[in-house]
Amino acid sequence: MITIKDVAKKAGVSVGTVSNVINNIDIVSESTKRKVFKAIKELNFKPNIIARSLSKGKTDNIAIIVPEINNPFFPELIRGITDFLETKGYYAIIINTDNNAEKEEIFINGLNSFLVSGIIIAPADSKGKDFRVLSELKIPIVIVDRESDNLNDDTVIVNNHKGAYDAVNYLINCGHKIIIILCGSNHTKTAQNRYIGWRKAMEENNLFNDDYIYWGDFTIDSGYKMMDEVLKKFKKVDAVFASNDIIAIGAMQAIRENGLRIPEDISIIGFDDIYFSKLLSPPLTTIRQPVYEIGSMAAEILLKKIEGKSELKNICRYVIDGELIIRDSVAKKAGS
Amino acid sequence: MITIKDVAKKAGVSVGTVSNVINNIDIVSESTKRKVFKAIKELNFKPNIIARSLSKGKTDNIAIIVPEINNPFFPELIRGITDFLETKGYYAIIINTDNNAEKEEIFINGLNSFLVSGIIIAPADSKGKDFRVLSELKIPIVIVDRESDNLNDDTVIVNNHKGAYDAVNYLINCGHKIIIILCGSNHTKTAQNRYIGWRKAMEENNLFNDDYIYWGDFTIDSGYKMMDEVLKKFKKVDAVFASNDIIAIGAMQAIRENGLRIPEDISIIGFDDIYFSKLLSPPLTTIRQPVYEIGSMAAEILLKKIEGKSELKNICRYVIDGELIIRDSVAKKAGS
DNA sequence: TAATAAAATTGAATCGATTAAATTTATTAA
DNA sequence: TTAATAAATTTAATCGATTCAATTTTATTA
Repeated sequence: MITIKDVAKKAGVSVGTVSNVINNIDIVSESTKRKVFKAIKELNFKPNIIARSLSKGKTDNIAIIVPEINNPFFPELIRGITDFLETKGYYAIIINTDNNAEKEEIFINGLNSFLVSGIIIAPADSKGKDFRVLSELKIPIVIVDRESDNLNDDTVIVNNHKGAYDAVNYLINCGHKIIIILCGSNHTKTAQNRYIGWRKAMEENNLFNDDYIYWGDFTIDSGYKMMDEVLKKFKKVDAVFASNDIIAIGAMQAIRENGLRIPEDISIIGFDDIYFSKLLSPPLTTIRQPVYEIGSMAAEILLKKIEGKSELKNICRYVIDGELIIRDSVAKKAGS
Repeated sequence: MITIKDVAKKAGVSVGTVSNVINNIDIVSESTKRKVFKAIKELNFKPNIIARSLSKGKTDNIAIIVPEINNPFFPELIRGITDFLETKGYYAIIINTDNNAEKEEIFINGLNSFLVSGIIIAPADSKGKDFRVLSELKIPIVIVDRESDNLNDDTVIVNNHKGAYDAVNYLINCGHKIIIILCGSNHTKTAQNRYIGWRKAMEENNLFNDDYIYWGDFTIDSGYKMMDEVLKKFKKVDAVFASNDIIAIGAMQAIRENGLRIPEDISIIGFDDIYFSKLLSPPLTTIRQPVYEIGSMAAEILLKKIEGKSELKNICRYVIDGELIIRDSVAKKAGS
């Protein structure tokens, strides 16, 4: 192993000087710099990141905690985050909690600032979870995609309320009246806010009905089951607002298996615009989240906090608007 | 920050003893152990992983290098790897190269054993790439999913040859004769071996024809384009063997857009069995890779190598059989 | 009870870089 | 030429845990 000592010896200078050179501390004369660079190259020296971390008291790792790596939404979020991080010399440690609050807790408890100097977290689905450990860590944190009552920190999130409101209004404008909502987990603010958006649009158009509300969670399975119940209960349903695309996919399966056609018999709209939504048959109309951008934004904010460059001292919520993507899963009724 | 010194002082013992306690070195008397544990608990001490890594000369990080995190195959592979790693106290640093050999190279060059003590890599698509840096690192490496001529190390991989052979034989048994192959990138062994499997089955049945071969890469787009060309060139095609599910998805789109039905007009079979394949319409018949298991197997092998427990000194290839999953995208012709 | 062996504990060196005070060398002004 | 100042360089302490030789304590045996 080539160390800074070897370089110093070869270049005929002290370790302090080598350190100054590799850290771009501009106090070293040009001629010494040249000697040092030459030695570094000849020895193929690479500084030991661990040793550096120890003496600097910080690491170049940040943790990304996601609830479900199988929902393509999250790999794309990760891509947005890591693409940004890597340009700045940071590495991402990725933890997939599989929506298991316990697993999340174990990881967070084991976590300390020695391992990572920042965290980007999309909390697992869990009501009233205690995130005190996280705040006690005194590590910069950015929350993405899912808010939590018990975690109060900088947040980058899509405008769930408005997105849902827009989606439902689109359904209404297409002439639909009986509009079911298949919610995600009631333990997530995400699902709650999408519900509120649905409710607002329904109430404004005098279409609101308690019976239209189904709570489940953000899985294909849950979407399938909820839709199955809907079809058992209702003789006639105009349209379905699925709280995310994954739920929509499950619901579409249930609809098809019940011998109904999309959108001729039932229209459906989703939320997220994951990559596969455009490939479904019919391609899914949905609210697109700029998820890659949300990821890189979260990373940028986190690095600013880590490097102490954050302009604002108070906590910020960055709320990004989604966009209605019209495809073929919603029918336009005559006269609409 | 609470250090081992603080614990030693509080417990009234030396740092060496505290170190022995937290490292389970069974030389400490029960009574001292109790004192130390008490102090650890009271101070909420957590060992500094960085300092430990420095003095032990190894880290608890391993790198996972994947070519495309957007193909759901890889998140599932990552899940298999990390679930295993986490039980052993290792963390995964995930690098997505987006099939960009240059990006992969930059990362690998920046890599050193201080950062990670092992690597699991599914190389980016690149012909004749030079992996010498990797072997010079002297870090344990396990290759998954994609082999490379220039990387020779323990490998966990599905039996691509047999899988393709089985898939094509299934098509043949269903009565298909004109069977196109949509290959992935010619720069990957994966695509090459699947091609060889196709070819063997075709030749054995006297169905082989050079014109049936299309080379592209492992993307939806490529699948779409190749299929489009096929449909322009051939009046009649019985079936398509797509080199992976992603290609199949693109091809299915092209087929549909050309006004043809699956499987009535054209049958199609994929490879991988990614999560979404069963959700397509029609659900895709494909060769299932036990990807989660491949991931945990790779992780297990890697940890054995890292911890020096590897029984065998020579390089091993673990070849796992895929499984034909019959769904609805292949038609059975009369008399077959 | 002394001698010896075994067990438990200590403490200083170490890992490889950073950092800041101390020292040396170069530059400028008088 | 010398003193004062600025620039460049060195040196040693430091980060927090591990490790092992040295020492102390405890247990065993004669």
